[in-house]
Amino acid sequence: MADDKGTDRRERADRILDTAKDLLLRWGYRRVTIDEIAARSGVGKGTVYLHWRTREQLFMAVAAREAAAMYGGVADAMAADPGEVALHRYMRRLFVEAMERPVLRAVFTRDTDTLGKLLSAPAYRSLERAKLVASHDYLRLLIDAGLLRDDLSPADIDYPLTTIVFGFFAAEPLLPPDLGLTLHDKADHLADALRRTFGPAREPSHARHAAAAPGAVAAFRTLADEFRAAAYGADGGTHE
Amino acid sequence: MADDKGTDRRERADRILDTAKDLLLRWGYRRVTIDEIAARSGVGKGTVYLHWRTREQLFMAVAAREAAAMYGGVADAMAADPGEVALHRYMRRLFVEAMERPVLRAVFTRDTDTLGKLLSAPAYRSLERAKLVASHDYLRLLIDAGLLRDDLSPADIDYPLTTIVFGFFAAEPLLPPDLGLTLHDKADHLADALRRTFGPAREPSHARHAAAAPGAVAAFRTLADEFRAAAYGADGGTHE
DNA sequence: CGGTGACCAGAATGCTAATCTGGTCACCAG
DNA sequence: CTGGTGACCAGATTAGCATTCTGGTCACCG
Repeated sequence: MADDKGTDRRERADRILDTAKDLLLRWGYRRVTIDEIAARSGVGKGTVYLHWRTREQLFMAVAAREAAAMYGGVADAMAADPGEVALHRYMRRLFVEAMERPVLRAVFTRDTDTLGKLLSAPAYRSLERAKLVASHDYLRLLIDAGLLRDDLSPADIDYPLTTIVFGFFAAEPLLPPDLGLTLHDKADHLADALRRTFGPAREPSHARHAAAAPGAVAAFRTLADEFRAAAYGADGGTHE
Repeated sequence: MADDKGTDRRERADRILDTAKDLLLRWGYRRVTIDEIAARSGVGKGTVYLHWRTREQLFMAVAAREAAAMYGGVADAMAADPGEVALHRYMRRLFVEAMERPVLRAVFTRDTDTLGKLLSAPAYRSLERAKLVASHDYLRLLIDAGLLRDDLSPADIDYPLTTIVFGFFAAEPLLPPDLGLTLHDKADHLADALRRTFGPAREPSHARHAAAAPGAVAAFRTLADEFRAAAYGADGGTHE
């Protein structure tokens, strides 16, 4: 039946992506060849191109799959604890989870050493910037639920929020090695800054979080699905 | 008299630095040769080496002179309006002034295109990181004057402050060209984030600012002098 | 008909010769 | 005597070319 074939395809795609991810982290984008990925995945080179149109899109898919997993985790966390929908809690989690996943850490810290020219690829920008803050829908949701300062629109928040979060990622490779802060310490500083900068004057009630949670969970599940869709299938990457 | 000789030396140094700055901005660090700087400054190549030990230190001096001017301006502004000593006001000014000075903008945005390998020079790191936040003295001063949240020590502030400010600079080259924000809009966002994150719960009185102003002015004048000292003279750059 | 791998053009790399440039220092002008 | 100079040199950088490598294709196969 059709399901079997789809499952086979999916498993094969995962096997190839696993290989690509492994080699990417070990040798860096520049040194990894399609030939080696195909060989180690036990498929012919042409098969790789049955899944993704170009080498670039294959590696974008590696990142997209990681992102899908991360946003899935975010949605789960929000479903389990509505307090997680708060902007500073969400970004704290995003920061920690992204930093703990080698591929995403490379993406967010702009690690040219392992990502090479992939960073300047056209499709890449959309992945990083457009999705970092999740959708404007989420921000709108927070505002409507009274979980943010009420004097700001999503458009007003976008620049400073993106910039501050970006700073925490981008600073990472430049930090002195002897800085005595754990990842969680840094995440706490980030959360603190975001809560004070964008949060409402008073700590919202549990009920407000609970009311906003379903919508937020749905938004992030959708986002995760979009990344998953981008990761698999010859329909390919974000665009083009 | 000795003054005349010193003045001559200083004027010549300035002429060379002007030329170096001009060529740096026009062609980038890599393409500018000492020969051309000397020729355009109307001096022999050896003369350049009477002022600075290496090519690298010459260009560090270009940046240091700009930094000295900027911090001098900061001190003047604080002297003229004590409200400027507030952390968010100071950083707002730093951001705007640095972005408006091409050399400093290149330094702070890590513009590899014009600065080349100067960015990875050993002496460079000290210039950027150690001085971005000015000295811990300034932060201590603010805390003692009640101009910051009182639950933080300078050490606690250092990481998040540096990281947030850094983010605003580092994001600059990555911003979409059609972002409809002026430099002052961005500076306002930065100031807002810093005031909310690090500022005291209530807006401090004018008197508090006035009390802190003299010390802050002195601190920044000292800092400016240090940069000026590093810029001129064969005693050379920051160290070594 | 999904999958393969030989094949090709263009990109990347290695290599050598030729050029350029940071830094020195013997010499000079005032 | 002293501050200044520019010819000079070693090592770095670049140019030009030959060779290898690799992304992507497609005729063929099981």
